[in-house]
Amino acid sequence: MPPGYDKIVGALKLLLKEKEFNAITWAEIARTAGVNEALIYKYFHDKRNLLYKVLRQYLEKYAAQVEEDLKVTSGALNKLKKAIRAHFNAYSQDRIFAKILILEVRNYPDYFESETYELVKHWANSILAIIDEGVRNGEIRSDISARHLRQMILGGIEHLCLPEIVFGREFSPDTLTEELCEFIFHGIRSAEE
Amino acid sequence: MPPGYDKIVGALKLLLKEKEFNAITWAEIARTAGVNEALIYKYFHDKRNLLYKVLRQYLEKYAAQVEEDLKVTSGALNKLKKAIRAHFNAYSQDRIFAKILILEVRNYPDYFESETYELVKHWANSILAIIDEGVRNGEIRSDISARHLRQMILGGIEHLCLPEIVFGREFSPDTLTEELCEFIFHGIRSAEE
DNA sequence: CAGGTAAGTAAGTATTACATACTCGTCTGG
DNA sequence: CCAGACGAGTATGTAATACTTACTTACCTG
Repeated sequence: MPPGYDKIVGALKLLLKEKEFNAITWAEIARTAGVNEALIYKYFHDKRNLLYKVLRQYLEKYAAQVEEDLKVTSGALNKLKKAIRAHFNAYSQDRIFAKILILEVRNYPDYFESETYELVKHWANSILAIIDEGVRNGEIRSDISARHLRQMILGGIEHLCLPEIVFGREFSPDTLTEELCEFIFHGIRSAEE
Repeated sequence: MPPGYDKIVGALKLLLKEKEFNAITWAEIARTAGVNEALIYKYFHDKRNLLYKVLRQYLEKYAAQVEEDLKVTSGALNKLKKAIRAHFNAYSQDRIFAKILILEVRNYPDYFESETYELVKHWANSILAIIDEGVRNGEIRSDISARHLRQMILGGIEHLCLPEIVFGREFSPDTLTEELCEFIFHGIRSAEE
């Protein structure tokens, strides 16, 4: 990738720390990157596409490392926990990543036709695979659709850190992981005898 | 409210059926409403504020009715289920409402300073109150932060219907309610003896 | 019926996203 | 060793857009 490309990507990342995507202009990106606006057009054609490319970089950074991690873990519930912790870790380390994924891309239909979304889908599918494995080996109940279980888990992850992401507060990935797993594994009822 | 006000609100609702908020222009809104652009400015000052006002209408429509509903229900878990069903019902009936709340408002920081967000907070607090009640009377476990429990529940609701909202597919509020409650109440593990 | 007030509009303007056509340097094959 | 292809990057334009001002018109009220 030519230097200009990376400068532009870097500029957007930088600007996203301060303001939301829609409030960032071509002019600002170009100025921050130290290049001409037309170069953005050349490499990305439009602002959204640039955003998807930035998200993609983050996804690639984390996806591989997590997949490795999961291979050496046995048991569906253990894997699930590991995957959840990886999520929280990523979101807490790279706030920009979290902001883009949770707040900025979903409102635009063409995101769901982007390559980047394919990566997200792939990642979501690997969680589905873990659940399926758990259902097969009896760890996980089979009377709720695996897809729906996955959605509820992903929703739980997101909403647990959403306030901290929105308001820029710190959070502890480990604490959230423990609580979420307790919730997911046992539900909210108090222990009955 | 003067007729122009309602025409503008109606126009935005109509346009949101076809496209995302950012792709809707002042000119389109004005044309659809049959008024001058300057009238939008007069009543709403900017597009986002108009969006918040539209969301507010929806929130008011549902919030009152749900609160009534909850008063005649006893038991925290029962109330929780009712609240969850109300959510799914609202989202499935008014897709525009769901789209705005889940996809369109969160990415703009000033939303969190709007009156509309206060309504959302109020609604979220009433779920928190249900959980607190459940903790007090022993229905709900006390070893996980009530706030976090609420977040996980809200996240579950959202993510269960998110794909259908994004891709414009139908869904059954009752089925989703049953599944989500099963999940929330008992967790994902298979029943152990 | 004077005068305040609310609804609504005509007519801007600065900014913005996007687009075209160019320059400049480097590398490559004959 | 040089013609010319090619890739990086830019100067310059343009239509559209969000927002603003100053105005008109109709009504209501004392």
